[in-house]
Amino acid sequence: MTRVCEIALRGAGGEPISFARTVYSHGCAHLAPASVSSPPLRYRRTFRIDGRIVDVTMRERSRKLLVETDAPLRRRQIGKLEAAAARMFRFDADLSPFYALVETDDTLAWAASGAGRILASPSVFEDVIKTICTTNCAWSATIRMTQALAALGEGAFPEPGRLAATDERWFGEVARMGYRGAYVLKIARAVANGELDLERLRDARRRCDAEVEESLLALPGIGPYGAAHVMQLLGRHRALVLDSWTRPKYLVVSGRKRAADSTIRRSFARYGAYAGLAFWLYLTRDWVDE
DNA sequence: CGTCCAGGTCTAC
DNA sequence: GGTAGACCTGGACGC
Repeated sequence: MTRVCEIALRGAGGEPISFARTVYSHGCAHLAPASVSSPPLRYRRTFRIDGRIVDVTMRERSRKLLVETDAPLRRRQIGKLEAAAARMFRFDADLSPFYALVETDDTLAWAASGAGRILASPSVFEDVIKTICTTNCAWSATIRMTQALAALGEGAFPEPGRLAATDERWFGEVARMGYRGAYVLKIARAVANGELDLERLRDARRRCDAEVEESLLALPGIGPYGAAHVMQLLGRHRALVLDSWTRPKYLVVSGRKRAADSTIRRSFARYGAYAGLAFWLYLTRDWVDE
């Protein structure tokens, strides 16, 4: 593997980013076209860059993210890879306010040393589609669907245009998406023909959470759970992702017998704009604890 | 074999 | 605005 670039593992506020404590969430890192190995921790993923399939490995060395591939890349293409890595680790986000908040916290002080990066997909489009693939089905089905999508993209996640140009029968007969197929196809077509710009949800300092949530809820197949999940990946960490995995997991971690959603929300309300992130870290601590 | 349900959402009241 | 029922699929169950 040839090193193509290295990026300091620091957030926008200069805060450290712990590669080992970068967690994935429902829809992204551990699913095709990506894989995580540990140890040593390595994150592998297949990209399509200028039409070419490129296998990439990401790992940490001396507080830097090494992005490596054997594929010969032009400078501009390396730039695209860097941009993808930046989106995945959200280097543009400043988590230092969150760290200041949990520094003295009983349950989350451990996170202040660089945890809290939730690995996103290179595109919001991919995050949205994958999130739909997590709804109302077993985890094995989610993996099957996303693997089918990656196969369609020859290893990389298919671009909107590719999905839009795919016969609707493929979604049912090959990807076995059931009723989700129509949602995915509809979103892909809207993005491909330009009437929907999901990537714009990323920048938008001017956009408030409520606006982004509204845009996400307007998408077919995205409801309260899906919107909350995608918003985490957009760095909007207030909303808690409440679903049939997080609810029972919360009971296990907290030792409670039962807890209504409102109760869970209340107990994380003290984290304010980071309540959803605090909740996710609380639930996934056993993923990163060495 | 039928029923239930899994990391929910939509539609119709 | 809140709440049933339906919804693709395919494992995990009970009978």
